[in-house]
This record gives sequence, C-alpha cells and structure tokens, in this order.
Amino acid sequence: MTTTQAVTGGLRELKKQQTRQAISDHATRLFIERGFDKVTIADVAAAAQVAKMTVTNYFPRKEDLALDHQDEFVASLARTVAARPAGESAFGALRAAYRGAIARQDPVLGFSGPTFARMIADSPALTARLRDFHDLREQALAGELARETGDVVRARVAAALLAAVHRTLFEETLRRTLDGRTNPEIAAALAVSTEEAFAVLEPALGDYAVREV
Amino acid sequence: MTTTQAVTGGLRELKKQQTRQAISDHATRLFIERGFDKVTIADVAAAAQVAKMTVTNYFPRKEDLALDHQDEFVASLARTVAARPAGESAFGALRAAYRGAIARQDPVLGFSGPTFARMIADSPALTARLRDFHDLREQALAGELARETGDVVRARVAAALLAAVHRTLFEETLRRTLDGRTNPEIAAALAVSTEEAFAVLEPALGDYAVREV
DNA sequence: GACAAACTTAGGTTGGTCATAAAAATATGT
DNA sequence: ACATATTTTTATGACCAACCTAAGTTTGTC
Repeated sequence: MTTTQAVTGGLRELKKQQTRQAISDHATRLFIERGFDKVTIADVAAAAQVAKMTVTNYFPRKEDLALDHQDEFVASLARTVAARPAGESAFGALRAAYRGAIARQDPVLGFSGPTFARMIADSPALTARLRDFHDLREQALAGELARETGDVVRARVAAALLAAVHRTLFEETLRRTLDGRTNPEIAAALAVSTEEAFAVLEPALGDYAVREV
Repeated sequence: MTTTQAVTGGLRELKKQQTRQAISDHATRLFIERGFDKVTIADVAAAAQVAKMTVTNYFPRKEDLALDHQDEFVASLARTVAARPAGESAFGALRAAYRGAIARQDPVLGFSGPTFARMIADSPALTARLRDFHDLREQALAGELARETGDVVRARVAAALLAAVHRTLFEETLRRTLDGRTNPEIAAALAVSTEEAFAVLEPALGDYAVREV
C-alpha cells in the first residue's frame, strides 16, 4: 500500500466524495426550484444518475439532503461552554458568542438566503427536522453542563432555558428573512432582540456554572 | 330538529362515538402488546373490524391513535394563564397549577402507566409527535401572552422559557416512570424538582405579565 | 322516498428497508 | 511480478407501510 493512496484516499474514496457531492448539488437545486416536498428521492436519484437507494445510503433521511452543517450546529452551544475562560459563566459565554455570531452574520444563527428560508418554511418535514437539531443541541449542552456541575436535573433545566432563548432568536431571524429583510437589517434588529432575551434570562442563570479560576 | 337529538346526538352520533372508541381501544391494546412501530394501520382496522380508511379518517396520523387528550394538553398552559386571578403573574399561575397537578398526579404532567411510557419511549414517531404537542403548547402560551402584553417577541421568549421548564419536568417524570418508580414516588421527587426548576426561573419571570387588579 | 353522512373499496405515491449483485481493495499462489 | 481468489465496500432492484385521492355503497335522518 503506497502512502499516496492512504492520504488521498484512493480511487474508491474519490468516487465516493464525487457521488455524494453530485447528489447533494442536484438535490439542493431541485429543492429550490420546486420546493422540498415536490421533489421525490427518485427525482434526486434520476438527476444525479444513481439509484434511489444510493441517495438514501448517503443521506439516511431526505431532510439531510437540504440541511447541512448539522454536526457543527448541534455541537455549537456545548463547545462554546466547554471553551469558556475561567471566571465566566455558561450564560456569559453563550451571550458573548451570540453577539460575535451576529456581527459576522453566522449561518448557524439562521442567516440563510431568502430562497433557502422559504424552502424550510414551506416544508413541514424540514421544520420538524430543524427542531430535531435544536433538541440535539440542547441535549449536548445539558450533557456538558451535567459533566461539569454534577447536578443532572439542574443542568437539564439550565440547558432547556438557554436553548429556548437560542431557538427563539433563531426563529425570529428566519421570520425576518421571510419578511424580505436584508441580512444587515436583520443583524441590527436581532442585536436588540438578543440583548432583551438574554437580559430576561440573566437574573436566572447569570451566576450558574461559573468556571473556576 | 328536536332538542334532544341535538344534545344527545342521535343514533348516528352514538355509533360514530362507538366506532371511534373501538378503534382507539383496539389500537392501544395492540400497541402495548407489540409496540407502536410493529403495528400497522391495517392491523388496527382488522382488529376493530373496520376499513383501513375509516381508521385514518378518525385519526389522520397514526400517532394520534396512541396519544390522547391532545387538545387539553396543548391548551393547558394558555388556559391557566388566561384564568389567573388579578395580581398574579403568568409565572405564578403556572407554578401554582403545576403544584396542584402534581398533587392529583395529573396525566397531563406525564403520569402514565409504565407500559404506556415504554410504548412512547420505544417509538421515535411517538416521541417526535409528543414534541409537536410541547411545541404547540408553547405557541398557544406565546399567543396568549402576546395578546395580553402586546410585545410579541418578549412573549415568545417568556413562553419558550416557561414551556422549557414544563417540558423538562415532563421528561423527568417519564424518565422516572421508565425507571420503575411508582406514581407516588415520582410525585414526591417531582415536587422537589419542580420547586428547583421554578426557583431558577422566578428571578427572570416572577414579575412578568402580572394581571392588573 | 329523498337526502346526507359515514363507511368501504380500490389505486397510486412516497419515504424507507432488505437481500443481492457489482466493483474495488487486499491477500494468495505460481 | 503477475494473475487469481478472497474480503470489504458500494450500488441496485424489489418490497413494505403510511398516507392521499376519488370513486361507490350502506345507513341514518327528515
């Protein structure tokens, strides 16, 4: 076995990546053209010139064809909390991270094009799947908080509250995108809503899970 | 049209109710016997001796065959807030209602038999549908708070936080049921968790949406 | 007896799963 | 070194169950 093959992955790995990319590209194109629910897996398979099963093989759920960067989204809150500096609370770390994400109009906050937002809003399946990810994100955060503090129930409550704020702001961003606002407009309005929302929660969790110095 | 017929419903209404009840009964029996996902709608139809279409006619979704009292569950939080006495906050009304519901081990809090809890936990479809109802409950609460206060975004945040606590406690109840605890045991433990969870949220929402005197 | 509502029958579409064939990587024999 | 056999990975066609549409049929009501 040569080194080159091991690093680049060999012919098999190459074709795999190409097939996956082709499927994903054709899928998103069709979804935006016709709407998520009006496109069948068979349509995607035909467009990408593979078998139906190959599509579901790469993307176990149809929704995963449309929603990308799932792992990053799910892990974001837990990672932010895990990486906070000493002396900072979980709440403080998440608020700081959110402010920063607004400034760079991070897609993880819901900043997506109008067509993409429309596609999600028009499909019950996609909105449901999106909620799945909000849920998984909350669970990951609860796990991290429980690991640090030891109090599982309390960690679940705190994670639920923090995730609730994040989800509400996410939905607000999506809503405004659907209203036709531009991303800079949304970022400005979102900054206000964000301060309000976190201000509500601060008396409850401002001094919870403060990292020891 | 006579009054008696309008009130009691007549023979047609009676048979309708009976059919619906028969379908529901056979369905829950089969679900508990074999597990939700192992029972098809055709099985339920055969057991209840009706056509497949009749089952889906009464229960548009398969999940609705297993999850009952949906409307009551969805409306519960909004109704409690709407009915609170003058001088009481939305938070206070919901906490008082929750304490009362624990005392009577209200099924709406998650008090169900072990077999029922097992059925839900073993079925991704049922847990997903249950989350739908948690979501609808939150939306109903947000609507009521927005109607009263006028600030829609703030109402959504508050509803998300309050619903998050309710959902977390619900899941805790289900978890303990699956652990084999008896309902009285769960009620005792739940009372503790409830006080803790609401205590966390009180500094945030204790004086929000206080009904005018 | 006429009307309307509930039920049945039948067909078709979709997302998802299963056993199997094809292809690529690895091991083996000459 | 080269051809062949074995094993693992990838793709395929056939299939299942949920759900929808649109007719026909029975049953209760006026």
